[in-house]
Amino acid sequence: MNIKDIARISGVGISTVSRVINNKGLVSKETRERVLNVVKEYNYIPNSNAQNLKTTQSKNIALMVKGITNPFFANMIREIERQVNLRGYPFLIQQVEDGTDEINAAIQLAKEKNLCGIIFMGGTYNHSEEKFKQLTIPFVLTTITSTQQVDPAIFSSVIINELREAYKATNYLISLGHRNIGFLAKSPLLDETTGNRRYLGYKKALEEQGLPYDAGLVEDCEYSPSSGFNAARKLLNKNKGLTAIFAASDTIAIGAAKAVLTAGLSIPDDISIIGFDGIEMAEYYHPSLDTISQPGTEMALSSVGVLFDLISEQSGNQHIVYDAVLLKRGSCKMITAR
Amino acid sequence: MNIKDIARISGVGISTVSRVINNKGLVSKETRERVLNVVKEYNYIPNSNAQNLKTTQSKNIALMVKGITNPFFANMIREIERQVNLRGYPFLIQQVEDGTDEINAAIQLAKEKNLCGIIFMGGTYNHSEEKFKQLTIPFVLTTITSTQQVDPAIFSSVIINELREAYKATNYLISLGHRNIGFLAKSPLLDETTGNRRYLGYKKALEEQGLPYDAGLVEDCEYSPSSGFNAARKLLNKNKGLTAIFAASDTIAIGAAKAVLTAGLSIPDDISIIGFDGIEMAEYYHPSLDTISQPGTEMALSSVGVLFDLISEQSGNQHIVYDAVLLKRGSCKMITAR
DNA sequence: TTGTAGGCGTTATCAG
DNA sequence: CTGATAACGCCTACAA
Repeated sequence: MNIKDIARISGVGISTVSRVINNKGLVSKETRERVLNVVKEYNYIPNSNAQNLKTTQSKNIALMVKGITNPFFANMIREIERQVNLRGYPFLIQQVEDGTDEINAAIQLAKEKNLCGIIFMGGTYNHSEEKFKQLTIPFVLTTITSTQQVDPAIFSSVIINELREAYKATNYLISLGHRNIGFLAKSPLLDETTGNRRYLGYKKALEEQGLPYDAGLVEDCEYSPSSGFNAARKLLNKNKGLTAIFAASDTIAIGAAKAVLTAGLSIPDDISIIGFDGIEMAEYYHPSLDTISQPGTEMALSSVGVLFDLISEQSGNQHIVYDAVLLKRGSCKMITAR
Repeated sequence: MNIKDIARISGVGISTVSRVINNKGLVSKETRERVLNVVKEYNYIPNSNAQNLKTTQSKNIALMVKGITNPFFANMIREIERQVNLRGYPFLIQQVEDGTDEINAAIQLAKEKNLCGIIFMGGTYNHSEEKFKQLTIPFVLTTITSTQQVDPAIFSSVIINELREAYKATNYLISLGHRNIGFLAKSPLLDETTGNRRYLGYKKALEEQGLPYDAGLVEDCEYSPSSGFNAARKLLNKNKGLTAIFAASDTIAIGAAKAVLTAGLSIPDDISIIGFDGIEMAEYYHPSLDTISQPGTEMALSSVGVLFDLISEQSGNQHIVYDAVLLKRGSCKMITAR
């Protein structure tokens, strides 16, 4: 079943069918009706490969996600897909393996599927300006931004200020009287990763408040409960007088909380815990975990918005910075004399 | 940059370039080398639209997921993608909106992208045999199976026996002495959904053990902590002498646990809770939640295996049924006289 | 308002 | 071994 068949069966020319399908050009009402009937009857679906090949300018939008299992991304992905579909654009999700270069993957994909836009979610910051320039179609970095070395004029982003929000979290703990605050995130913390930005916020807060930075209070871990659990247990075993933990994600925070509770300690009486992201699970943990909650849905929405502004050339590259919210649910407590 | 350019620059014919790229047919070593260099230098990537258009038989594999935010699916998705990529096939994930017909979407996608195989994850059971027959390429239903009315010879599946496993969970609670066991899942429970299969298992266990079925103990809820929380709270407020809850998913179980704990009750001393799926979060909840753990990774692996067997025509349709495991972590307890 | 024909970038079938 | 050349299914001037 191709356009030729439909044309033959409907007793019209190929271009007429094309016009009907694409709602382009003038076609008499009767002809349109007739063609549409045949299309429906034979269940005809245009071959998008041929369409894309011809038009060179497909309407494909891709989402490149690094860490598709991240629960914080789950709702965002759903929202992004909804928004893209709403605009009538085909949408495809591409998972980027940890360790592979998402920009390279995107360049490849863009050529292969001739995409008209890309949204990046997750991943690292360290891409060179020339790499970005190879990506000749509009794209938006969501959740991530780039190093300062890259000209902000050549890319768009929708982010939160990771450093400031982590600073906020740490400061909150300090304001509650905590002095020995553990930090859990994924190493290497030297790199331009989200984890590192949060780490820098943590350090900045300590410094500003005149608290000593103790590398022994910083533990490496993956963004998962199991890893958070192990890292927190290590931290507890160090006997460093730990009274609070700042986890770089809620998934880590949950694992850390489990470690604390398993050790027979109480949250927040013995140890205060605060996470980051604002996933649903953190709220339904017992006790509910404090967190820095990112406006995921808004960020998703706005990412698609920025991308389509770019595609329709209604505006140039934009950088939108959202505020995250410190949610106090009771897992952090003012420190008291023991 | 297209194949013609590469041919011109390398000083060879178009077909030679094609042969080099696809590693097909004979090409002298020097020519191959020369072409390969040009390809690398100009960063040439074949247009897959043209390839697919020509070959009619692409190597695209699609995963159609209903409920991409389901944390139980997260690891499975990752594993499936890994396995498909390992075999050198392009892979695309398509989210299916709740409420839309995944088979229709698949038929469309298969034509558009001329796929060579599809894996379905999540969704309902009630598709007609003729619908399946419209899907002329190999496909595997993972996590889901179809109604008995559909000839098993026309589709493949990788599943667990939902009914039996739910029966196992309920029976476990009964064996601990529980009589008033609440059940939480998504309605309508009349439909051929996963939730319904688990519901039937719950009912069957009650019946076999001679316990009365009480519709008041069954509460409708979505597969999320918040919904589980609300449903469990309703259940508790009914004062039906509830001593145990069987939640149709771990996400629900977590919400239900929160409701129990928030009410000032203890798990498992006052209320026993068991979930379903075996997600990481359930283990790191406090207390760790008992669950029926599905072998997600194995199922993912085996789904891809079955699909490729089908594609390479090494075997016909298969139906693989895995066993789930009842994990006892302490959230269920023998009932004691009060 | 409608049909014809050329070409999008590939692959595959042939002769050379 | 290599190079024309005809499709693949569709869109789009351009002609009718």
